[in-house]
Amino acid sequence: MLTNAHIADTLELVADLLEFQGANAFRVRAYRNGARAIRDLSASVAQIVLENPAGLLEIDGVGTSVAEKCTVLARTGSLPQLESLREEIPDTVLDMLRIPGLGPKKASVLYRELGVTTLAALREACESQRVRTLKGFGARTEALILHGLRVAEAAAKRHFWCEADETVQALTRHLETCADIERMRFAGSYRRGKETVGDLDLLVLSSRSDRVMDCLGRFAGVAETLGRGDTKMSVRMDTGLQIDLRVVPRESFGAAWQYFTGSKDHNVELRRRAKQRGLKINEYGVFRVEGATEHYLAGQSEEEVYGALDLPVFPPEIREARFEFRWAENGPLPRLVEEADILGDLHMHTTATDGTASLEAMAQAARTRGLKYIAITDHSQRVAMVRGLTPDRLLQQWACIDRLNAELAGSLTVLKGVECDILERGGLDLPDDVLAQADWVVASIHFGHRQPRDRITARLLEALAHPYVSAIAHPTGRAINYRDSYDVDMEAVLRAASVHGKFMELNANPSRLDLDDVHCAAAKELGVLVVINTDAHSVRDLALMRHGVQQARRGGLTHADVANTREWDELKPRIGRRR
DNA sequence: GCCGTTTTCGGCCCGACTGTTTTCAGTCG
Repeated sequence: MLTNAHIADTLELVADLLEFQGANAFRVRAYRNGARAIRDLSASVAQIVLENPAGLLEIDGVGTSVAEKCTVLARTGSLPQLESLREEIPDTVLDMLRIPGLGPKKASVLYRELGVTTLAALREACESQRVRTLKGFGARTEALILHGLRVAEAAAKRHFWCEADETVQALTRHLETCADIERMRFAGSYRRGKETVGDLDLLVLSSRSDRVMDCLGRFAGVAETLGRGDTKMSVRMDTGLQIDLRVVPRESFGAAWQYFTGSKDHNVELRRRAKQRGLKINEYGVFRVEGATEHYLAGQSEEEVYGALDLPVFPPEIREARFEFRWAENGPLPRLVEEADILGDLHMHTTATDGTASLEAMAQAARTRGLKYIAITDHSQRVAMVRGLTPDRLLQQWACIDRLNAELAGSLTVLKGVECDILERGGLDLPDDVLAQADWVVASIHFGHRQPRDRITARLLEALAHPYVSAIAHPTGRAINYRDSYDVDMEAVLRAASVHGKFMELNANPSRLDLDDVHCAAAKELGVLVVINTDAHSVRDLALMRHGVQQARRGGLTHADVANTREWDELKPRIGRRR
């Protein structure tokens, strides 16, 4: 049965192609709204189609046309409208939209006038200076596209961790039907929880590798088999994600799992330490080297491999040769933060601005998730596109929060918060007398990304020094695989956070994960508390917390390093106080 | 294409910036 996510993706693609064609903007938006409604729906659209297709019209944002498309899609698995759109426009032209500054209109001109259909062709057109001859384009645009191409081309090679995870979950279910598999484990950057994953490494223990490989070949979504030997097989999914399967003997399973988990730097350090002890470590096991002969010592499990060097089994997230070996020398490893430690979520939006759920619905969902406190942090007025809150509207919302807290009677604490913009010229987007009434203020930059380093840094330093600011949200402004962070002196920012006793956000959205792992470690070093927030724009987004926690673990953060592992009563007095 | 209603069609989050222009279209958030 077709998933809601699949149906939503299909509608999004229709919207993209229509937009590229220059279709009515509101029609395009209607498809996007429909897609979003379906993505956020808890009931299964395919199930509704099966039982009562008219029920689709009950969904807010779905009208007769989108409902019709959903029905056809759910029943036949394809959509004629999409097929005909694809005949007119090659899918690859949509890659151009990933380049910042290039929207559907300009991309369409490049396609029609120059016949550009791929990023490679676009690069060639820029380099031969043909783009600047088009009406509405110039040398600056050409240079901007060339820069954007580097980002887009790199992005094409790596997939968001959460996308890889979807494949992992589906593949796990699929392979569980294969009786010849005794054990299977995923390794590589996926296991280390990196924000993006290049390809998936899968290890399998089995005496019948041929059957395992046959089974992998039958996995839904496999586009092509890239290679197949006795112990190794590689396939590419239709999403572009490559899966490398290795069938490994029992005595090497732990060694192989360790080896293929990496990272490379971690393994280099491990082998260096082994050599000092007269040992050798590779993907087959740990060996004692005596002259020209090698004796197998261990390799069935990771415990055996690390144990042979008197090292603990490091959590995969920290195997980067940054601090884990130093930690191991100083006694038992600290326990890294876990999702269950998180008691509150201090950044989320409601229908007052660009969220899809009401204040009450967000609170209810947070309580169901077991959170003890949340902060409602809708946008401030500068973010006009989402009807950012004026002082009046913000105060009205806070009055609603007071009433809601009375109803909740302590089962959940809802904090009066705001995501206040740091303006381009410096300063905050709301007056002090308003901010003074907030329980929690996250300050963030949404405009002026391209300002020079000293300007951006000064804006952030000023915000950190402001008495009513609690934390800086998504501190570097990056969008993974899409846009680099703005140019900022993050060390100066972290030092200022330390001086003023302010928190730094780790935004858990998979496309942000900002702070990144290295900055998290730097914050910890300076004694700056990191607050992990979902920045939820819907009830469903509250579940993104796990991605933030994973990134925090990669930065080596423990319970104590993360602000919102504490009760609000304990946390509140720490804001603005030096550690 | 969806929605609300003025039950039959008009309105649909909007302000600023950029690079191209000479008054604006496209893009972004």
